[in-house]
Amino acid sequence: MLLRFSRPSLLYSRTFCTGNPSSDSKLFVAGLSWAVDERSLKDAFSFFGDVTEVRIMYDKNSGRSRGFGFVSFSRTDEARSAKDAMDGKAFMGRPLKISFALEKSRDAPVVVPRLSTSGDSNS
DNA sequence: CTTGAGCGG
Repeated sequence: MLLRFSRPSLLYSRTFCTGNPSSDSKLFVAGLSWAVDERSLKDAFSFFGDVTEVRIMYDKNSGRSRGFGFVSFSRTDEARSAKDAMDGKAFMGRPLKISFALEKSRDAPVVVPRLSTSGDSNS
């Protein structure tokens, strides 16, 4: 009686952006210099803990770094420590901007709310 | 040979 707005079949993706960083172990590192690579970031962030994922986004056209990347830690404490330690600090001449990454993944094709999934489902 | 806020595949 209370849930009048409950849809029978809402097709959401497994990972959707709720607006808050659900990945407390994933860090969004921006403000990187264009000379910084993944190995340098991994080496720099491996000091704070065990880095499980280091991904620097490169340009698809020129092939150079976009200036931001992602660093994932094996523990949330390490990620929080690294963020608290390296965020706002300068890395390779440029001030680093670190924040908790959003759950962006290739398996997340944006939320697709099927409001009409009742019976009629033709491709 | 370039640029500088940001959230990727």
